[in-house]
Amino acid sequence: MSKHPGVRADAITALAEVFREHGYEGATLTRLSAGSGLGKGSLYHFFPGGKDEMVAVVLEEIDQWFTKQVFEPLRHADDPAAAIRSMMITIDAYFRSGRRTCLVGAFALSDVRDFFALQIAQYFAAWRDALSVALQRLGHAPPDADDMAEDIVAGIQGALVAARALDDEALFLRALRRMERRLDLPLT
Amino acid sequence: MSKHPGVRADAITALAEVFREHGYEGATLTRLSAGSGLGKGSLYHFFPGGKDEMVAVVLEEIDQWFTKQVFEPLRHADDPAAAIRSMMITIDAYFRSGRRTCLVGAFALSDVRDFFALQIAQYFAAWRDALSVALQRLGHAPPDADDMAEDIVAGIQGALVAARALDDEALFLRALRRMERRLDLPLT
DNA sequence: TGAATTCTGTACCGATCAGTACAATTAAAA
DNA sequence: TTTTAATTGTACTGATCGGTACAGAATTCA
Repeated sequence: MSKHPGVRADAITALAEVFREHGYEGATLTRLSAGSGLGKGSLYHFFPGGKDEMVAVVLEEIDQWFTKQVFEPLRHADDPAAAIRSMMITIDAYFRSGRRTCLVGAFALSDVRDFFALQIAQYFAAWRDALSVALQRLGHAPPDADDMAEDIVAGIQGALVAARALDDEALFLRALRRMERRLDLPLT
Repeated sequence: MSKHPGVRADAITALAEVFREHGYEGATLTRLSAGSGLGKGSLYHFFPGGKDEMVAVVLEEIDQWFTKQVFEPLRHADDPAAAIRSMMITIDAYFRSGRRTCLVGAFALSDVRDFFALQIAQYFAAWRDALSVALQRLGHAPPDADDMAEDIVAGIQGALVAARALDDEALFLRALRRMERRLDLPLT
């Protein structure tokens, strides 16, 4: 069937990086081609739907990654406090201390927000809800847990903006630590 | 000299709105023209430098507005706690409970970040520093005040992202109130 | 081997981009 | 009113946009 299985998969992560760095409109086919190492012909062979399909697949992949690496551990880990601490480390690594942006968050501020409204809302809601579950398992009442979760999910996005705005990598981890301390997690 | 003084000034605020809604690259001359009500000829008459000059002037105007309405009150108001409370109200109105985005924050996430790095960094640093001064005047030690100020400036950006992502206007004011409560401001 | 299929580079399309040129219009100044 | 300068609409430029067409190369399968 496919001549080089994995070429498409590799392309997706490369395309994701181009969308991250340049946004939806700034991610021209020239850049997508250069970033993925695939010519225009190949790009349209793997993604016949063009940019729309590429970005849809990228968002899908991001959602799957976060579900597996972040949301599910928060919901089901034996130790919710450890899961939250682990989340902070995972997030710092994923966003490279703020050098990498959140594609979903950037989309939320851009003019493609309406077009991807559903995917954007689902991503943030899933994160907030998973974190809220972990906090409830630590004994917080649901309304408090929701509030705290919302505060942290938003806070992470704000830390990304501020770290990039002030060109201060240390800011990101500092913000994560502040948020973690605010939760007053039990020692394990 | 000028036939209609104020036309240029009005155009600037209209252009700002277009940049806010569509970003730098998405703000095409067609949209800038439609948004400002000025034809292409007039636009280049008032802003010979083209888009670059338009956005520079817009950023300048935003900086002036915040300096006057937010930063200076934080630094010099008789009652710092009241100034901070007032800031929250001003910010909620300015950003229309998250329906309006922060142009500077959006730029920080976009690919024009490097181009406007200086203006972006100055805006955020000025905000953080002004807020830190107010907190220091409330008795917080400088390192603590800096930390708290950084937390809030970033938090506001995060609240903007989250409010738009979840399409939840109430979220924005809720986040502002959370942050205000966190500061434990003295009653006046 | 040969046939079928997957993959890729290139040439091309119409639309739109930012920006320029400039004549026509409008209003202020003399 | 005449002169001068500010303002505006329109037509145009070359570059680039996303997308299409398709022939040929590469690979798998029979």
